[in-house]
Amino acid sequence: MVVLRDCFLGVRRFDDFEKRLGITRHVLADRLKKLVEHGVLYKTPYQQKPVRQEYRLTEKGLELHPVVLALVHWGDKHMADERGAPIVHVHKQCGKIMQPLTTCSCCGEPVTARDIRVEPGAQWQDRSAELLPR
Amino acid sequence: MVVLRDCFLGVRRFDDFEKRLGITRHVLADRLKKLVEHGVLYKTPYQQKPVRQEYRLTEKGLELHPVVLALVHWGDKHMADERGAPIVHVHKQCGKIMQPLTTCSCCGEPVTARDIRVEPGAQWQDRSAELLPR
DNA sequence: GCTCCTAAGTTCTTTTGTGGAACTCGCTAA
DNA sequence: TTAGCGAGTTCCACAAAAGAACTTAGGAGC
Repeated sequence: MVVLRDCFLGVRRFDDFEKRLGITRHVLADRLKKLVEHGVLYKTPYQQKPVRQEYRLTEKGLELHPVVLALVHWGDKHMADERGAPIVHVHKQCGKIMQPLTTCSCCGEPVTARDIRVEPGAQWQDRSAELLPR
Repeated sequence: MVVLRDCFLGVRRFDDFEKRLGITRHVLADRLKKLVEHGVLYKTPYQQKPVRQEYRLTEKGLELHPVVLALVHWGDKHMADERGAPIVHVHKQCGKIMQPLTTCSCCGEPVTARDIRVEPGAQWQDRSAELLPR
């Protein structure tokens, strides 16, 4: 998650990740490799002689933005000190500082945990006991 | 994250978490303790003689719902097999199967990674070099 | 020609975390 | 009297992470 957070801030290079994250080079190399293997990041050279790679979000990776945004927002609300949120998100279209709001894709209304009921997926009915409690 | 996911499905008891998650009792006890310490879950007895506890989401924990919902939705889209999503979310108010949509709190428009610009928070200007790359 | 520097790793050793199984404790039911 | 349940705790062997040094392929300064 912290690697992804920094990707969304525009960090692309191995040493930049290492300086920003409190993580060893070994673990960073491992995580980057796994993210590439799963198609969340891709590796592309930004210079030859010597070859230097950078890591960028794929389309699949970009679609994790709602997850990271929601988690950052939660952290800003519940973990921040008196200085408040260390960074803010500006919505380019409307120009204002925004908070992410989760809404229903059908009716557009805001959605909280209490507004949702969970049901087994269409192809999974026979296995709902394993999927849902009680 | 998997403990939280199951909390939002209504799982509350130690042994139920253990059966559903591929995680040892030791690690589960540790994670539940940490989540309680951080105020995401709270422990409450559901019977006396002998005392049995259950774990429930606090208000702070419930506010992680957008994070879990967004991550589940991403997984359904990118990791599901031909059977599709194992569970679906029904919006109680409109009665339809919904996908979470992240929108701008100011203008209400849907937001993607490309619509956002990041800036340092008001009280943090002097430290923006550490917070933002380049 | 020598030394230092950079980026992107890899290798090494020590410490910490995890998996798996068994054990505990307070109680209930057969 | 024995068995079972829920919610852990303890023990050991193995896996992963921290921290530091080393590697490789070049470039800059002297």
